[in-house]
Amino acid sequence: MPSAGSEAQDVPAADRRKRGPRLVNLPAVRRLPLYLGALRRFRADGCGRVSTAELALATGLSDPAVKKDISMLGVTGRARIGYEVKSLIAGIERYLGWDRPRRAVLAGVGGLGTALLCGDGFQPRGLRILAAFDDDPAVLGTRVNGIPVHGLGELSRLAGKLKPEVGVLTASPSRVQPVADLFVAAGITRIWTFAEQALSVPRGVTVQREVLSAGLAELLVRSSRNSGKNIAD
Amino acid sequence: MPSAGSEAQDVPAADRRKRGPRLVNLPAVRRLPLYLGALRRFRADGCGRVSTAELALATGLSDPAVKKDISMLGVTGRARIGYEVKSLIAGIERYLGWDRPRRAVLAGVGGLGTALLCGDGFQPRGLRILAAFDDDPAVLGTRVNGIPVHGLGELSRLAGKLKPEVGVLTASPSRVQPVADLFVAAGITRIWTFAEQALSVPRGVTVQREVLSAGLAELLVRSSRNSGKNIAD
DNA sequence: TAGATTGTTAATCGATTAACAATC
DNA sequence: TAGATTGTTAATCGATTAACAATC
Repeated sequence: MPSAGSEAQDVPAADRRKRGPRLVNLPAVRRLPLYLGALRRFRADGCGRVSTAELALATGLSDPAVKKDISMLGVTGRARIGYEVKSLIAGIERYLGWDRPRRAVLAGVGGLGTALLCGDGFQPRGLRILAAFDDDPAVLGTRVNGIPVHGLGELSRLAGKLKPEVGVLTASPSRVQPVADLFVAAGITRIWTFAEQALSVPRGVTVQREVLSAGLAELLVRSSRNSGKNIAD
Repeated sequence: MPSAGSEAQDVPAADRRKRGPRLVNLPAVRRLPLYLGALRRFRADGCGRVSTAELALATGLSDPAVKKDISMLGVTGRARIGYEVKSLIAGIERYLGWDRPRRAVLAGVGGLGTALLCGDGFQPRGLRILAAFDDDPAVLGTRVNGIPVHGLGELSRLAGKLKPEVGVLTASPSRVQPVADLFVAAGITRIWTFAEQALSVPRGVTVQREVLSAGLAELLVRSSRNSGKNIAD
């Protein structure tokens, strides 16, 4: 199992204070894709309007949470009527910048990297993958879902042409830091990494860690809280 | 791209109140795998002791956070000396229940499911995958990393023998709810799902959603907060 | 109108951070 | 001892929830 999940690489407290108070509610941002998924399904079903109560039901979230989250989008609804599905979709896509997908590359065309490339889920989620990189002769020179796989050594050369903003890092543990360094050298300023380990990157590069094992830890702890001694009441 | 990431399926507010105040710090639980990964690397390097400052550096977290998180494990260190790497590893594994891996099955042997099965990361993270399930003739009857792939129709029959506690759900969107129903019918009480959509399950079944696109949303919002108008000071 | 839904404001709750006393 | 590190307690911070006024 690759070690991925979902922790922002730590921003030390001191740095955050320098930037002043937090401007965005990140847990709310993380919920937006859930709304978006539900809304796209509503739209596919020919449903033109939704209430916050319906969205809460569809996403498994609470009604007040839905209201609060929508309020940050600047999309307005109408009392007694609800929201236009189309406006909400547009509002979320705009807020996340998913309406204008960013140029991206992926490094590490193993099992996870291949699975991500094949899913066709990047484009509707804000990323346009222009190329993949891996030195493994099994994939080097091939195409995965139409995306060419180059050697890692070609990254810096191709970066001049591709101008990627985002790097998806699905390399194996030992190559994670070297690949991160290649990303930085290629001018990439946003790294989405599926490795457990922390990355060392210069200031100005944003790292998002996807730590799958964190979800596994949470699942086991949440479930044993119930089966344990403290049954409700 | 499969739609995975990391949201606990919502526990409605009312239900949570019935259970009284929250007993565990879930964000802290989610950080434990990061410590564990760093500690295992320390151990592999022959390092017998660590301080919280070293752990903070290795994981990219803050020193007070490390102290607070360790305090919930019941592992004690020694002033001026630090903690024994071995004790911390044992403490985290015990806290998470990863020292006694749970019987599990996986349904949906597509790109993501295969990647998870091949990684050999389940066992050291609390899960023992006994079997996989998928109706796709391309994988049905084969073995992935030594794990047999059965038809979904055999799940309930095999469950009597395998007695799985945990179900990993990597099926494609349209099969997610049906597979969840099969899991529940098979007596599975903990579901780790990689689908964006909410699952409908009876009370007593714990669902952990891994929503990868949430991480993507967070990455883009966090990074544009810096490149936008509000540059620090 | 009456009633349902939006959308905001205030209250609660929980996590993180900072500070510091205890310990080796 | 002096100094560094643990480990806890208090203060701060931020997110969630609840309540309700505004609106259609």
